[in-house]
Amino acid sequence: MENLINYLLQFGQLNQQQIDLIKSKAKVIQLKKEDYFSEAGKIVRQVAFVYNGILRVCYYNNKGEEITRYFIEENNFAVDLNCFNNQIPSSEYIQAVTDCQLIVFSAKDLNDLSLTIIGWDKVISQITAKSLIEKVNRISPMLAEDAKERYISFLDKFPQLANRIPLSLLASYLGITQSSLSRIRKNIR
Amino acid sequence: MENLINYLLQFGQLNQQQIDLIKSKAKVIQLKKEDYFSEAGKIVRQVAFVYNGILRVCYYNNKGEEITRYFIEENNFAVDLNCFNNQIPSSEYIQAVTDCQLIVFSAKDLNDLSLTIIGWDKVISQITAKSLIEKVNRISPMLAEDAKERYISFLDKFPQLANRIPLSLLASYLGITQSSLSRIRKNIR
DNA sequence: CTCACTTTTTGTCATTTGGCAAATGTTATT
DNA sequence: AATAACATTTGCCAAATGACAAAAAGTGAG
Repeated sequence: MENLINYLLQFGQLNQQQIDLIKSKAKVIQLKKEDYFSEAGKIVRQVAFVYNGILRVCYYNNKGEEITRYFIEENNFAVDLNCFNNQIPSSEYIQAVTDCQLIVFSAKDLNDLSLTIIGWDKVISQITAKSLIEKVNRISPMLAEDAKERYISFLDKFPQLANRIPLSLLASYLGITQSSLSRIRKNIR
Repeated sequence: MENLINYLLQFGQLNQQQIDLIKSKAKVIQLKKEDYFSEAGKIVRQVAFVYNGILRVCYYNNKGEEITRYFIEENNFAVDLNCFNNQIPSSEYIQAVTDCQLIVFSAKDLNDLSLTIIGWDKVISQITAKSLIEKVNRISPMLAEDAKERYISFLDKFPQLANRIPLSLLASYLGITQSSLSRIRKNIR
């Protein structure tokens, strides 16, 4: 819970009372590897902070291939791309890549918090913006890189992730085939 | 100005008085093709709504290549990736791809608006989120596509843009070389 | 219209990556 | 330990893309 509070404190002050209130709303849930946190077609009613483990956000493209859009690692919020308007069903899946422990808030509790804690909305909107900006910053440079560079950059930025993520998922994230990634790994050593 | 107001009304109600206030703060500026709206290393003090023309957001990667991150077309806000925290210098350039007319607000005026118009902050944060989500949604599928598919998808989504953007910039956005894009164009006809 | 300049197209060849299938390695279960 | 199910590596070849350079087309100034 400590990590979550520290994360929130980046975005503004919180007094002890507010922290306790936030903690009281938080629920910890466990996901087994490959369990879904949320599914395409359903309306997302929860927000998750990854306490430990790795999530991935994925979808099916028009060729029916399953594409990993990005990973969400420890100490980050899983921001669904529809989060800003949770009336409409999500178009993506959020799935556990490894066993995970998530700290979860329901939409209702989040709303209660926004009524009680002054500036909470601002915190939420900053978290949303930060998460989205990170996604853009991660994905965008990859387009100008070839397969090997993408993998090396990934290793560079997320050294602790590469060996916890199955090859097939990492390849799909990097936009290359499994076999190519396997060969790239071989060449690098 | 009409377009801007309609854009804003997507995100919440505004009465006539508020609309007039917003209009009074707005300044229209003209950019010539290749002029910069903002530059890397400088702190961005303005927000722009593209009334007509096309902007592009670009940066230099570690190989010194100039990369076009994305285009901003008519009736969209130019959201700098640092916008949520305009204390720090931007790491990217915003440049006119064509001659442009922009509707511009200064940071100070935006702040004044937020003090006067209830819910203005929420509008801004929704605009930010929407813009960022669009960027992710545009860029992310490209990773799973080959060069030809990227170009076709681009044509498909932005039929009115392709012939207004120089080949070299479009190629850099799509993550391919000029010559490849030129050949792809040839093969499609 | 012509010249200088920029942008786009094209040619040639080397390199990268994908597609497919088989082989090998890993893990969990009994 | 044996088996099955799944993940990763490898081989082979074809297709896609990049690198570089030259030609062609387009653009604007005088």
